[in-house]
Amino acid sequence: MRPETLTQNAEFQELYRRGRSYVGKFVVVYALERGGERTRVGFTVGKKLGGAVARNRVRRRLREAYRLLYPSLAGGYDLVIVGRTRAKDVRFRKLLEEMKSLLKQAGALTR
RNA sequence: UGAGCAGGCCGGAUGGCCGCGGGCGCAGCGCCGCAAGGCCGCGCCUGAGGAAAGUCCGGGCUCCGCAGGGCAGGGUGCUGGCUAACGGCCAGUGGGGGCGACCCUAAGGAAAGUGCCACAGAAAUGGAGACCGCCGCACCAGCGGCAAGGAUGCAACGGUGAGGUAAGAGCUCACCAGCGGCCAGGCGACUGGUCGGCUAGGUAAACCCCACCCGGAGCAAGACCUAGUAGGGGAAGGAUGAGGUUGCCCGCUGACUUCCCGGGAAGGUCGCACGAGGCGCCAGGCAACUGGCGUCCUAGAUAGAUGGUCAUCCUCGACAGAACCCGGCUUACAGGCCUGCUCACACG
RNA sequence: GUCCCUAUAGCUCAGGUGGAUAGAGCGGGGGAUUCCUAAUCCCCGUCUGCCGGAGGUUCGAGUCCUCCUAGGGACA
Repeated sequence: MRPETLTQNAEFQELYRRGRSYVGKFVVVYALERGGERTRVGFTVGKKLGGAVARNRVRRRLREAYRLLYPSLAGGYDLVIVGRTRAKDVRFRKLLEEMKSLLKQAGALTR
């Protein structure tokens, strides 16, 4: 199923201001616990990474990694996942592992 | 064989599994809902480009008072044609480059007017002017004639040759360049011929003149729903009038203040994909293109769909992602294919 | 989506109507003063052959025209 997404710029701003951040080599994860069952996520890939093709590719891989991790996620979090420049040419498995460990640090991973 | 020119085309392929957007279908099952239906799920189909890019032009579409008049402003600029339109394309003309195939070309007007042409130079457009010089008289100053040669400069008052002369000069003649008239050909740009007066600098991507074109904003346009009220309405004041209408004037509109009534988020649906459409054949045309017939349907998201993984093959994969649509231009691009043509060498 | 602006010395900026040598301030370097430093004063642009890049117009381009590149900004 398609993940529930953050849409409004204000929601992103709130996460940057009040959420906790976990920085890795390829991604940065912002997390804020809201309670409840629903988990919402937003993906950010800045223009620094390149043109539309490069940014689309990074965002798709972030979304795929999130999709694979989604079943073991605890509910009630708002997340923002930001792609960093090095995520452009990293192998997917490394990206996946890093995101997994960052989400575990954030406490959003149940298993 | 090697160099090269022009035009056209492709832009990793195939398959398995797990996912994503859109469309259609689903007896039954699960969840939500009074219901219509929705969600999940399942099946089938479909899913980025030649430039989707830059936003440099043009048009469709939508709204703005159907957009009026004048001035200003902007654009285009050899000719003819094509087109919905264009700054695009096609065919030609002139000029330039290349041995050639072929390529490039913002190319109207300088006798409508104005400006500018630094330095140098006697002189930079006035029918002006003479530094060295040449010639005559004087024979030391000087006076008069001349503009061929030298010198300066991007550019110097047509060029070459002959006659002529004191020396010279379109002063005279021939050819050439340029200008104007006439004749012929061509729709035309222009080309060819002939005659004439002997000559008129460059710059218009300087102002300008001429011809033609241009209302503004843009799909976040705009319409509808949720929503029978609001987005404003009513009354009074204000007219010595804010602002808007691309800039200015006219014209049009009427801001603002007080009182009364009323209200604010966000979302959904449409626009939104059948169109100046693609392909094939025939006809007209040198061509761009047009007409007829047949055939095909080919992304439509809304934080924004193409990813992950495995396998095989090859030349080991460039530039790069739709956001209303279309016609162009420009720019980026690994590698490869096809067609026609040119030159050189060799052989026949 | 529609538009606009900027790019000149190490930095921040000037450079009417196109004329040889492109400037200013700060910084930097050298010197003087001082026991030393700061401040102050003097000198220096072989600390820039060049105006973001490429073409073009012109005799001549930082300036005019066209196309690119990078950076910044405005509106909805």
